[in-house]
Amino acid sequence: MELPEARQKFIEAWGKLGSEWGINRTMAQVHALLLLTPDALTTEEIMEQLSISRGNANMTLRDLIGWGLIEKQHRPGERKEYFYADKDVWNIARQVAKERRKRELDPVIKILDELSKVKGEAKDPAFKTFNKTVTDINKLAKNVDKTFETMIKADESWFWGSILKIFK
Amino acid sequence: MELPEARQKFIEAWGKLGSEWGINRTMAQVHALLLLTPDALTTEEIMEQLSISRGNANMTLRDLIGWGLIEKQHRPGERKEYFYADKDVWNIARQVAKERRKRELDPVIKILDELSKVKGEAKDPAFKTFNKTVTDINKLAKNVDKTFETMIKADESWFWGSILKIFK
DNA sequence: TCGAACTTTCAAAATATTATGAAAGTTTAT
DNA sequence: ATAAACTTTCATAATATTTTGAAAGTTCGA
Repeated sequence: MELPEARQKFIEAWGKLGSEWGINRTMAQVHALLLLTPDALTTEEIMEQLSISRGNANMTLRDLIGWGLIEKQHRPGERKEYFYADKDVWNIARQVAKERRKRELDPVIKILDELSKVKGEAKDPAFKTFNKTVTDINKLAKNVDKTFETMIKADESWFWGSILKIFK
Repeated sequence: MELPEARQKFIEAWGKLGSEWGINRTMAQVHALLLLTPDALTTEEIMEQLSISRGNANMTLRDLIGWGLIEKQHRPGERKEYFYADKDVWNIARQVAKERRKRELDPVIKILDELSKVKGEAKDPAFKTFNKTVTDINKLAKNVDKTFETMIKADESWFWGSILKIFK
């Protein structure tokens, strides 16, 4: 396989994975493109390489910045904005964990905490089941939360070292 | 908060979380409803409680069975099928991990393995970047894969014991 | 073998998400 | 202050996903 075809495949695969995990396809593809590009690209170049519209490119780039996955760069004497993706996979994973925790996990934990407090008739099977389910899921969610927390705080060496040993 | 309202909230929250994680909202809601219900429910009851159509209920229930999250039950002397959800949160998490690994992670790893083999000009920055990105993501993906593998094989006590200690 | 009870299918409709591109907005050099 | 260079917005269009419900299919008891 030649490099251009391989690049294309990577962009497609990353896009598909993204869309399966709740990240929109184009966003994942733009990210993939930037991950494969040594230097920074302009909006124009991204639009052209992925055949997407200006508006879409703009929105997507803004979102990626919001996720902390890419950054704007400026070049002296130029008006254009350049976009550059951090190539450190561990940073990427950590960044995604951080954002998803904030956006999705935290709100759910808040609701589960509330629901854990609901009182009811101890003999009522409906209440007993409600209580068991909510309590157990709450525990699980808090563990996932702790895991994210640890990941977010940890540095790279921790990850490539300790995780590897634990799950060998 | 009273039980019926709390149940409703739980179903909504579970549905929202599901849709954020690539599981369709109705499927997550049906699952939530069954998680809150001590005994098994019929298609009819599910349709009514969630105000969804017969076709939708049927498809969703089939999918949930495919995910290994619920099971059909039959009662002696009755034609109707009843649906029952496993209430063990650890089983649920494990089952989801198993399915997503099979459906999403495995195919990506296959592609990454292929892309890792692509040869190129060692001096070419485009190739160097391609190579670093693909190799690193491949390593990460394989770690995630191993983690899933461990999770899937492990028993409940491992999870509630050892994971908790690691990420304290 | 019939028909009632129940389940499954699937084309069409409804909804939700994503993309477009022209127009408006902003910034900077002169 | 102006205009060129560039970025952002957003109503509309295109696409994708989900839901509906009536019709077809299946199963079982009599």
